[in-house]
Amino acid sequence: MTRTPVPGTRRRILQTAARLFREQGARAVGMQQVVEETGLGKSALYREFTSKDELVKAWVGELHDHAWAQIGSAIARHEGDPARALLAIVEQAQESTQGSDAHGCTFYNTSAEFRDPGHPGRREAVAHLDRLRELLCALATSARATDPKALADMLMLIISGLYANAATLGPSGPAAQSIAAARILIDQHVPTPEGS
Amino acid sequence: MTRTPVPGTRRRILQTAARLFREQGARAVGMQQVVEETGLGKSALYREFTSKDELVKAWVGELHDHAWAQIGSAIARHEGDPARALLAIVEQAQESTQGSDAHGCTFYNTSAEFRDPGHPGRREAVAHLDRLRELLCALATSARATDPKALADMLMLIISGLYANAATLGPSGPAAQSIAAARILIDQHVPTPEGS
DNA sequence: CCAAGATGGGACCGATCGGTCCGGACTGAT
DNA sequence: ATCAGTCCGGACCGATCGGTCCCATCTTGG
Repeated sequence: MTRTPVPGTRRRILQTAARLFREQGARAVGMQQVVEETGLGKSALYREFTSKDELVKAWVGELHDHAWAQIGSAIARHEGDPARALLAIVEQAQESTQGSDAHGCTFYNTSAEFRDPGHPGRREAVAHLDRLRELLCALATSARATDPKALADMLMLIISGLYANAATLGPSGPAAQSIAAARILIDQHVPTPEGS
Repeated sequence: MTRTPVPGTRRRILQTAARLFREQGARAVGMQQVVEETGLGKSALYREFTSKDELVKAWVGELHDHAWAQIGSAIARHEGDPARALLAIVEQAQESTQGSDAHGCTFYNTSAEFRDPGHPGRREAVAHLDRLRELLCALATSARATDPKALADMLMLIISGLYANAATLGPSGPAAQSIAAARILIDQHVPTPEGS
């Protein structure tokens, strides 16, 4: 090696791509646009990511890491109170839609934009949703919910619906009722109501 | 006029476009593909619809009419029992995702694919969701719900979440809990529980 | 039976798509 | 100072995008 590999390149690409994909949708953004906004050349981009599909996958994967960390800290804030932790996850999701960048849930959006089940980005997105579902189920079990799986799935509905409605009808639309709805569903399943 | 305008042309285009858009997503389908599948020429297509955006709008509009009719008949089946009608709407939504063509809610998908607020198709989709929200609110009011708007919005969350999860994790995933969740939320808001 | 003219199929347009490749610039060793 | 090695920007590729236009075809009024 005779030249510095510029390690920040990959990160810069991902950050730029993340912004464009989030704002306009992955399908609407061309690689040319990513190249122009990063100021790099196409060869640099295609050395880091072999194809656009892989770039989308990396983007979704990074968003998963980010979301997972936020969920983890939300849970940690209510250690020993899994029912409260479940609510905290919904609260955290709602907060993330309050900004003006309410473009919906990336994981569901990506699934909507790329229907091919084999698409790397879609697989990554579905994997995230599956892990979230399992996490909710584990928390519901810890909370001694009467039917943990049912409670977890109901909260999945609320969270998905929250993002979808925030993106279409605005954060102050139906999305604003997500926490209240989650509380009702949690209380209904957990023997000792803690939501009130 | 010296030649029959062939009134079936518009319908044929819409049917073909509807199938392609539903299966692959509106953004992934090119006008060339629509032309090839209809067997018509491009000029015919562009005489009926001035642009792809308008075709998407017409598609969404027709889907609105279809959905609205189905919702109407679901309500009619429970006339005089608005609380039951609310549940019937969710039931009807769930049934529509049972087929193998679970590609999510067209109205939300269209919003996800076309982020520009001025896009005709997106406007149509948002308008549908708004009307649905108002209808749910009216039914909730008739059912003497303690907080009709809140109940309507919670059901919006359930319905949206139902479609999103059916599309990503399958109809037997979290989507399967949508009716049970709706029942809980309705019972919680309606003085005389009728869901049990 | 013919002229008028709307209609439909598809060639064609510039722009952009995802992806490849090459020439020049910069680096580190000699 | 020179040279070899590596990496970068951007020109370039065929395909396809949404959209326009031309011409053969067919129908209908006279």
